[in-house]
Amino acid sequence: MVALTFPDGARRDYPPNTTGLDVAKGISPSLAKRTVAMALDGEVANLSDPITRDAKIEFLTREDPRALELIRHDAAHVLAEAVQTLWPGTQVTIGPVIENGFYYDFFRNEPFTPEDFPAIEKKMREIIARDKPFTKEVWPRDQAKNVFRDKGELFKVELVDAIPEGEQIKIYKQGDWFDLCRGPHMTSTGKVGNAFRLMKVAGAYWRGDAKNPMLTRIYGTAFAKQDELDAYLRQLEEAEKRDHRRLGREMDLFHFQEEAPGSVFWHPNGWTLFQALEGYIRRRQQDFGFIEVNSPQLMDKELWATTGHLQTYGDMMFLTQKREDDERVYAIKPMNCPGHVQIFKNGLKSYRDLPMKLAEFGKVHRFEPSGALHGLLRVRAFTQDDAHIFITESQIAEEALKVNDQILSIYSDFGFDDVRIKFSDRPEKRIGDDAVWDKAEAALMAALEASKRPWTLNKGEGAFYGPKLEYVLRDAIGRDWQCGTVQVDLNLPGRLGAFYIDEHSDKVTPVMLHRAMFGSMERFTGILIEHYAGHFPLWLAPVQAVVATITSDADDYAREVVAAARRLGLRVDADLRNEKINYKVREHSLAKVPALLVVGKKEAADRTVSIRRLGQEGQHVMGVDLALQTLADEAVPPDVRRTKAAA
RNA sequence: GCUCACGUAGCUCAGUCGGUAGAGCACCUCCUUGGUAAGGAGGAGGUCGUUGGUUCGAUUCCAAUCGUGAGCACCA
Repeated sequence: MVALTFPDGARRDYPPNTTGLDVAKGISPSLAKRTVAMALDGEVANLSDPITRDAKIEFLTREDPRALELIRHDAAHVLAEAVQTLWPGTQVTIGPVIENGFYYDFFRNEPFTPEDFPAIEKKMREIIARDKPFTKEVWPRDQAKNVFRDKGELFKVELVDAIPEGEQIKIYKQGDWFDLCRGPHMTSTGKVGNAFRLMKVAGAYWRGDAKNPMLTRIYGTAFAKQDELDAYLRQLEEAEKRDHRRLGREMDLFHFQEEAPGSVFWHPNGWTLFQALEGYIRRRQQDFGFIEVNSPQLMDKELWATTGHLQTYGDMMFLTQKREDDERVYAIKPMNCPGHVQIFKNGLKSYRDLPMKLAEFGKVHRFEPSGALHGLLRVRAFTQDDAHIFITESQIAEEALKVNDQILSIYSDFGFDDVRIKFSDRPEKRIGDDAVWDKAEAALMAALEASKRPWTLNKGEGAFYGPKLEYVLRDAIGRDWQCGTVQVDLNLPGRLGAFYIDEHSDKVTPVMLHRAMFGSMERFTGILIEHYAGHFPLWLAPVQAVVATITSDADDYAREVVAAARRLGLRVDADLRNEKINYKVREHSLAKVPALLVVGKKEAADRTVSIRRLGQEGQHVMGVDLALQTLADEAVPPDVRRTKAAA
């Protein structure tokens, strides 16, 4: 007998191999009808599975949050059947559940287009309406391979081969159609319901490898209820509204154009924002003991051969052409490190000079693959808030930990508190001995452990010269972006011949830590645009306030207010145009100007302003001096505010 | 880089079954001086991404190319 414990604590014995469905039926027919799957000791399973051991049992309805994954997974199977019914000869591959839905990868000579969606969705609804039960069978390996081979499903044969010996090869049937699948599934296709939608088609390499054939992937999403699907679609629309490329245009921050793919044309507003961020980092890192330098944009490409960059990343470097009067080929720097090593090398350094922390807002160029370019978030020309810390071997863990804390402190000023850290160890393509890598990884790991932050291992993802920590933020539409990084480098300083004199007068190669906090200024700016949806805090807003007149009688007074505001360091414009105040309010609200100071005859006479804040209805009138001082106080950057508070 | 889609005025988009294009907003001029999300009238603005090909004729069809979007691959 097996003993089953129910959610209410009751416990009953059943003969072995009783199925979940039998148990449910025994309790009540309506329960059996409602139930789509069960959970045994918390693990979701087919309701038709025989129960072989004592367990806590729960019955899941469609509405159970744990059933959502099943709905989506079942929908993927229904999608696959629909596609194979409509286009026989299409091969199926895999169809997993992902964060907001599911996809299925197909192999077919004719690719699918979104125009095929209505037909596919219609067929899916038919399959769902047919409501065939999902049934599981376990096949011997040879049978599975033969059946799929006979059907021409060569990718499935490969998948069967990939299943480790000793593991069951499970087949799920829904009527005549079947698929190799780990399961579990709901009781029948009808449980998928109608709250699903195909979203987009895309290419995807078989098994995620660019050397393999490209498959056509159909993405879809599904929910238990229609209103949940609607809410999800609305959320996507909202996310689109805060897309930094759209806001960049609407707020006149920047643009791109064909002649410079992946390079930003910063407009006055955008550049103001950029500089506010640069100023912030500059102040913070000065506090942290960094000192700013600047290194050449072009250096002889031989330098990059010495570092190993040319061999490893030559394809992604921009190189100059030889000239008649100069045979040398120069590389536009893709990184700042070799430049900083040259600065370190110039003049003899003592161990007393360490740690030496050189920082640079270095503009680097990388020939990113065309398909990777994405607004400000992935560009070919970008500015790193880069720094290199030259230290002794014994200082690695201590200094890496400091940098870790500095990075996290900086993110929290922007409200990014949920930061994930990834530890990336030695990659296949690398320079340096394994013994050196052992040391570097151990020291960085020591710092990571001391930080007491959760982290994940990114196996083999380190830089070619050393292991790294990466700091990952999640943007408004759920995409992850790597921003900050700390990298331990026991290779480049030696390759470039850097050394310091230690306490015994011996020459010793320093260790170099690479660090960036924002990573790319451009990317971080893009992330912030989406993070704030364009509603920047006052210290970042390109135009902090607009003084708008109601009639031209107030023009002189408005000019006075603007001048006073500028004396307080505020970025303020006047709007004296011959337009109605309604029009001006609308325009500056759409431009996301944080504060609108409206002045008319009354305000001019009383020396007041009528303040309207972005996102708020209505306004209030206050004395001009107080109003401007309040704004000026609010516009103080967070780090400066802390310094003032401490003083 | 790969797969698919897209590229018409500054923006959002319509249109041309092949006969060199249109709307709204924005812009300019004039009228209007109006209290918190679009006052009115008029005007200007496009070699339909680029280059080839087919054709009497191409923005429209075909090809190549550049760029953009989604995803994949990549990201020192």
